[in-house]
Amino acid sequence: MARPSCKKQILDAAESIVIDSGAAHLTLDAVAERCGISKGGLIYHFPTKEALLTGMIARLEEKIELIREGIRRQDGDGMTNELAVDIRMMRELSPEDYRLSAALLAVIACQPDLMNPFREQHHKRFWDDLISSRSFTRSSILFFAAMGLHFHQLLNISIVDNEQRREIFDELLRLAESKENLREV
Amino acid sequence: MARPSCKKQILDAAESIVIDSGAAHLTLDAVAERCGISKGGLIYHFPTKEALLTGMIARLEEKIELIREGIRRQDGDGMTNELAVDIRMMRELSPEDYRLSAALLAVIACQPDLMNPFREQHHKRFWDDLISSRSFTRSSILFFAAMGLHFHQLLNISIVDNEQRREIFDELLRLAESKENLREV
DNA sequence: GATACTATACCGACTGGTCGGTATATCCTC
DNA sequence: GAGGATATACCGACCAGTCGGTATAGTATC
Repeated sequence: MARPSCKKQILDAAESIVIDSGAAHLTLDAVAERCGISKGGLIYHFPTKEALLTGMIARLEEKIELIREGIRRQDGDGMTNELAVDIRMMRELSPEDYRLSAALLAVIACQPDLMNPFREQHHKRFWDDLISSRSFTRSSILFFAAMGLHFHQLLNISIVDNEQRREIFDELLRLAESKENLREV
Repeated sequence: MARPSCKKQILDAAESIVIDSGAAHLTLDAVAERCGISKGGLIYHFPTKEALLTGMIARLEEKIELIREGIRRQDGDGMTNELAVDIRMMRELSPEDYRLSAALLAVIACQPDLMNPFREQHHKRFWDDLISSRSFTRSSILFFAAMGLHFHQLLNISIVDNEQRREIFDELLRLAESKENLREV
């Protein structure tokens, strides 16, 4: 009874628990029940809760990388504007896929030290993308605005509807892509 | 043996647990131990865990209101630019007081429905402050940039140091306060 | 019969919460 | 001002249930 999609379903269940009930209710029993599997079956795929958490983070990172690559391919490979790629990635990630980021909430709530590798990579990318740019401060503003919008939705304190979010992301992208405008912000 | 600061100490302990170990480790036993009180004593002040969580949120809201009022008073009461007040408030809130926002993480992780009143108020203020402005999209960008920066620190994925954060907040404030620039961003 | 997977039963630690009791300070009465 | 009543603040043992994790017996497929 090989079910290759089983891990996917488990991770889906874990995410939806985090989104719906909060990371404190992310328990092995709850995950098993939500995806109609026994606890033993769950443990077979993820031997520990830590494994489940790292699995959630890994999937988020995979998805992020996938989206980024898609954007780069679609862009052709002119001189890439990594800030613009970041912003488009976050636009893609919401609202359909923002649940993936529940992984962050889960890890931060259950085992914050698991964030370290993620943070380091995040840090490195941010540095590569922004610190080198002539207009660090203003690029940062665009970056954090996209992040802020994304987190708002993730933390379920979103105050803008889909249309407005789209509008804001589009404007962010426009600003990130036009170097002229950026300098004059 | 009246100790009026006892509730404060309990809330401090709760926050530091959330920051240090994650919201999943925010247990009544842990809080009691961290602030050197018995579990019974803790329960005396906060009869349920829900009461503790709402107490954390309430303190956050109080602090926010306090800072906002301070800013408004200091500003004189010319026509207030609420967006600028928001941004200055978040600048004040970090890095010294950002731990207060751990209340958000705790509630979102443990009992997300307790966020509803907070979200509504947040929503209302955002609407009052920004939706009416002629440049909604660009004001939103500044607002979410400040939020994004704040959440980054709260979620402990901060990628900028204090000096850079200051720099970014200052620039945000400058943009929020100069209406000319805002329109031309 | 090896591999991949599932179900069930169980364990000890920990969870939120209750409960009976203690110590101190304040107030009222005579 | 002695004696009692009341309220506040706190303690720590205890309870029923949940937690992550283990152990084991079983099933389906190759």
